[in-house]
Amino acid sequence: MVERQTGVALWRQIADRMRLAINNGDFDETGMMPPETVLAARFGVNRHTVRSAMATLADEGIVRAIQGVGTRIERRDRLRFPISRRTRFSQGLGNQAREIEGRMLEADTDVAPALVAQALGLAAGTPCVRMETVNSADKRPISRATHYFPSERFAGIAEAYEKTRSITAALRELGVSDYVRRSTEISAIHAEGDDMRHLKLSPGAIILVATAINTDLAGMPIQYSRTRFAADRVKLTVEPENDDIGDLGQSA
Amino acid sequence: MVERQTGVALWRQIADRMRLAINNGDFDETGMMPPETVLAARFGVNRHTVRSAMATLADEGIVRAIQGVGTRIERRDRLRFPISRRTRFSQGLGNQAREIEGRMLEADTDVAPALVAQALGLAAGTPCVRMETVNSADKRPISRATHYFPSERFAGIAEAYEKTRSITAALRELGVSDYVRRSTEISAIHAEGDDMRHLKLSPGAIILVATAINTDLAGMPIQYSRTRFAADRVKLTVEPENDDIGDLGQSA
DNA sequence: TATAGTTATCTAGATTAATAGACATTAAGG
DNA sequence: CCTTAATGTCTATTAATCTAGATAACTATA
Repeated sequence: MVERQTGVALWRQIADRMRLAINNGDFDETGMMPPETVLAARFGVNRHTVRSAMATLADEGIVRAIQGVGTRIERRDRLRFPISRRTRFSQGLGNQAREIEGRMLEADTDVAPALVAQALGLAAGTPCVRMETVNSADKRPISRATHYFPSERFAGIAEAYEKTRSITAALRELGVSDYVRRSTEISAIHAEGDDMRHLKLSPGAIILVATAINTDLAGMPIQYSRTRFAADRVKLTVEPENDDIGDLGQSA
Repeated sequence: MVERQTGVALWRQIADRMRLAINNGDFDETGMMPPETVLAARFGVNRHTVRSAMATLADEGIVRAIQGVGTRIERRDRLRFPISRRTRFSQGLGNQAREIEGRMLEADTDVAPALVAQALGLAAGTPCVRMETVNSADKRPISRATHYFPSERFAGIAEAYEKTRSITAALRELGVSDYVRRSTEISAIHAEGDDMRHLKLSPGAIILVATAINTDLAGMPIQYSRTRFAADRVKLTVEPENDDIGDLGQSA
C-alpha cells in the first residue's frame, strides 16, 4: 500500500511502483494496465490520484491511455546488455534483474551450415552441435539464441547446458575454463515466426541480431552463436576491451 | 537546488540532502548546522520549509535545535562494517561511501610485543613491521589501525601500502594472493590521545577495538592488527562464515 | 442498436505543502 | 545590561495534492 505524510506525493509513489511492475512484466499477459478504478481500489486512493500517476507514465511514453478501451503498455525500460571481449550472458545483466533464466528449446547434431563452418574454421560438412535457447530476465523473455559447437570437442554440451543452464558453466564442464569473444556483428530485423512467438513479440516488432564467435584462450574457435534480442527490452552497449578482470573468480 | 512539482515535497528533498551532507562530514568543523535563514537562502525556499526538514532530522535524532544557539549535529548514520572470514576494509564498506581512503601515518620495524608475537606464533623478540594507518570514508575518518607483519616475509609491506593504499593489494604484491581471518575480538574503550585526535573525536567518545589475526591459505599467521573504530560512525556486523563470496565486487 | 466497461472532463471541497511576515524566547558576548 | 544572532510560535495566504461525485465520450460486443 502507499504511505501518506512522507513528503512523497501519492501519485508519485504509485507511478514509481507501476513503472517497476511494468518492467517486471507483471502485465505481460494482456499488455494492458488494470482499469483505473481497480488500481484506485488496490492502492486505496481516489481514481484521480491514479490518473495523475498514469499521466506521468504516459508522459514518459511508457503507457498510452485509449478512451473506451484501457491503458496499453507501450514500452519498458530496456536492459543494458554489455558486449565486450568477455561477454557472459547472465553476468552481463548483473543486477539489472532479480532472476535470470536460460532454457533450452532443442538441440541436435548435424553438418554445420557453410557460414558457420567458415566462421569456426571447419571443413565443409563437419558435424556441429546446434542448440536453441531462450533467455529471460524476471520471467520476461529477452533473447533467443542459436549456438553451434564443433561436435568432436563438445559432444556433451547440450547435456551440460541442460544441467547448468549456462553456456559458461557448460563449457567449463567440458574443459574450457575461459573463453573470449573474437567478433560480434549486430544488425536488426523484423520479428517473425518462431522468434516472435518465443519472445512474445507482436508483428512488426524489432529484433536485434548479434552474431558472435568465441574462441578459447589459445585462439581456437569454439562457438558460433546468433542471438536475437527483443529490441524493445534491451540495448546493447559495446564496451571498451577489458582484459584485467581475468583474476576474478568465475561465479556461476 | 531543489526541484518543484516532482511529487516530492521540498522539505523532504532538503531533509534528504542535509542528512547526506551530515553523514558526509560537511559540517564537521563546527558540529553545527548553518542557521535556518542561511539554509533557506541557499535552497531558495522559505525558512519554514527548512524548519520542516530540520524537524524530521531532529525526529530521527540526527540533529538537535537549541534556541538561541543553533542546531547541533547529534549523530550520523553509522556505516555498516562487516566482519567475516574474508574481511577486507574498502570492499566491506562497499557502496556505503563514495570515496574510501587509506593513509599511512608511520611505519617502522622492531621486535614484536609479546602479545603480538604470541598471536603470530613467533619467538619472543622476532622483528616485525609495524604500520599505523587511518581509514576515511568520504573524507570522514572511520578507523585507525596498528598492523604487525613478520619482517622476514613482509619487509616491503610499508612501501607496498604507500603505493597501493590497500592492505589487500600490498599483500598481493608480496605474494599473498588471498588470506582469511582466523580470529576477531571486539571490545570498547574511551577515546584518548592519538586516536582521539586522528579520528577527530571528543573526550568521552567511544572507540570500538577490533583485534584480528589473518592467515594465508596455508594457515600461517601473516598479520596482527588492532583497529580502532569511531563508534559513532560505524557498526560492526559479524556475518555468517561464507567461503564462496570471493571477489565478486570489482570495486577498485 | 443497446449495453457494459473504460477513459475523459468538470465542479467542489478538504488536506497538505509552501510562502510571507511579525514577534517571542533563548544564549552568548561585549 | 544590552545587543546580536539564533530558534520557537503564531497568523494569514497561496499553491499543490487528494477526495468525491457526476457526466461525457469512446470502444467492443452481444
